[in-house]
Amino acid sequence: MIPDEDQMNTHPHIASTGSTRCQTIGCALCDNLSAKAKQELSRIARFRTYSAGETILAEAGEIRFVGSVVSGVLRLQKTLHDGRQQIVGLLLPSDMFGRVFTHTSNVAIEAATDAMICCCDRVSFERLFLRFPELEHRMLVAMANELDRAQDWMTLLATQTVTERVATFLVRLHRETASRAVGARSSTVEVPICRRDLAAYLGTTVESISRSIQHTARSGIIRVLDPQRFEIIDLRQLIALSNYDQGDFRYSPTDCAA
Amino acid sequence: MIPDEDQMNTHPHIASTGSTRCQTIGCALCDNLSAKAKQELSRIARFRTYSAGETILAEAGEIRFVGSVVSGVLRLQKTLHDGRQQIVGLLLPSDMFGRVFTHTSNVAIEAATDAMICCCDRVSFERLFLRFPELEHRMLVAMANELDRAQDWMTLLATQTVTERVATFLVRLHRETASRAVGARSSTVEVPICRRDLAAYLGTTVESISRSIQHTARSGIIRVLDPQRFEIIDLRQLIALSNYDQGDFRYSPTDCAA
DNA sequence: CGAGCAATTGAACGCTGTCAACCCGAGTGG
DNA sequence: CCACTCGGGTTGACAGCGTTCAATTGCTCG
Repeated sequence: MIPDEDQMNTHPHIASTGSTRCQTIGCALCDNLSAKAKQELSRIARFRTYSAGETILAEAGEIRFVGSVVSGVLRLQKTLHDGRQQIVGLLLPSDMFGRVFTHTSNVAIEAATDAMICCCDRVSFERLFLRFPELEHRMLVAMANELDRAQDWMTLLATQTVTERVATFLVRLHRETASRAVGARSSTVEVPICRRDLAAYLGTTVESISRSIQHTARSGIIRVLDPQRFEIIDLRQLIALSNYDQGDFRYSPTDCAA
Repeated sequence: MIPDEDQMNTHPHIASTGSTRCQTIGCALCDNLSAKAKQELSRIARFRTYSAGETILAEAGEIRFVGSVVSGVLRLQKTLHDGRQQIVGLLLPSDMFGRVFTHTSNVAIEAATDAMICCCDRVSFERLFLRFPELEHRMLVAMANELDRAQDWMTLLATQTVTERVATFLVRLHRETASRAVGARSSTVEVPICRRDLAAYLGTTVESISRSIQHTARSGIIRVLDPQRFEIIDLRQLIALSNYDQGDFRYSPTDCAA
């Protein structure tokens, strides 16, 4: 009944952990579907766990499954032939990943932290499209959002300085976490990835990242609690420093865009 | 019968030019569909012409139609608040553009050269999805390809030098044109955009572009016929100079990847 | 305690952006 | 026919940001 169960167990680690039924709780893949579609999907969807650094899907590898992030952070990355790596996307909980109607991938998907995902066999998922067009529709919308993010990030990489990129990253991370953890409204942000990944994401080096952070801290805009956690002392100034999103105060309590 | 005809005529220039039925010739929007779908689509699709510099769709503007490029080049661009512009995509003939299920756009679409497009009203197009799922399927695939290109270009912008970016651009343009004009197999490439757009696309300045081109020319790898046209003297070296696609000899006659 | 890794800091070099001048072809008008 | 203007492209000088290389610190883990 369960399709391709062992085919999906590419990692010994995963196989030993085993997989459990997706309970459709906090799972973007399954949430907000019609009852019938949700039922069908949860029949083929499984939770899987990965430890930091594990490869979920290799670059140029076969795309066996699609899914969404339940907890942790995944990185979409490309490796150049000289060994340098560029992260083209970070996937936080509720983000979807994978491709449909494509056999091979152009990016590697790896666990940037210990992570849990909810996934299902790609071909089985595609077959559901015939009976539940809403699923394909959802994939289309997810792809469109991903494209928007990619084009936006591309612009950031091409036009902003390293300090501006760091500031933009912190602002967005703050918004992201603030919007998910309702009511928390903390002025601290926790960067869920190491400096090396951050550098690969921001298109620079760990040294430049470090210098930018320390410089911003010396300016009194942020405070470094530990290498992964920052207190945002002056969000307004941080946004100004980012020089990018400044008109964009969606999550600010003061001026809410109409 | 024709939906929203006058609503689509936002440009006086276009209105005066008028629109003609799409004949489904050399039109990615209409080609390769079932006869019935093609017939339905061609009923609502129209050719439109734009002169260089005209705006087809404003950034943050309402998305009234979707379509594909028939001739000429369109640029997808974002404008920063300080006036700088970044081109996040170039659309050549047969490329599709536009979004479905989204009211506003995050990029501006402008004619980089005189251009002809084949387009149709977005909402009418979406309505066809119900009867012809293959259309939505096609949009999904197009979106996925666009995302791949965006992630690839992002990597290029973040990791390569200006000279490498220029070389990569020339190599790809050469492949692109060589694969479309079957049999021509010319060693000359014609850059269809001005230096200003090229700089905005490659994430640099016109001065750096010029220096890179002249340097590559002095190395004997290319020859500048005129500012828009180049002769590729040594494709192998140009690919090596690009430092990016070198394993990727899809269009080379010598070693064809399996 | 030592090994190893992540992060930071320092110094020097180099790519590239900025500013400026110049070239050149296309219009334009006398 | 020539002078002028204008825009696109090229070239030069220079400064600055960021990479590279190197050293140091602090932490974890065996």
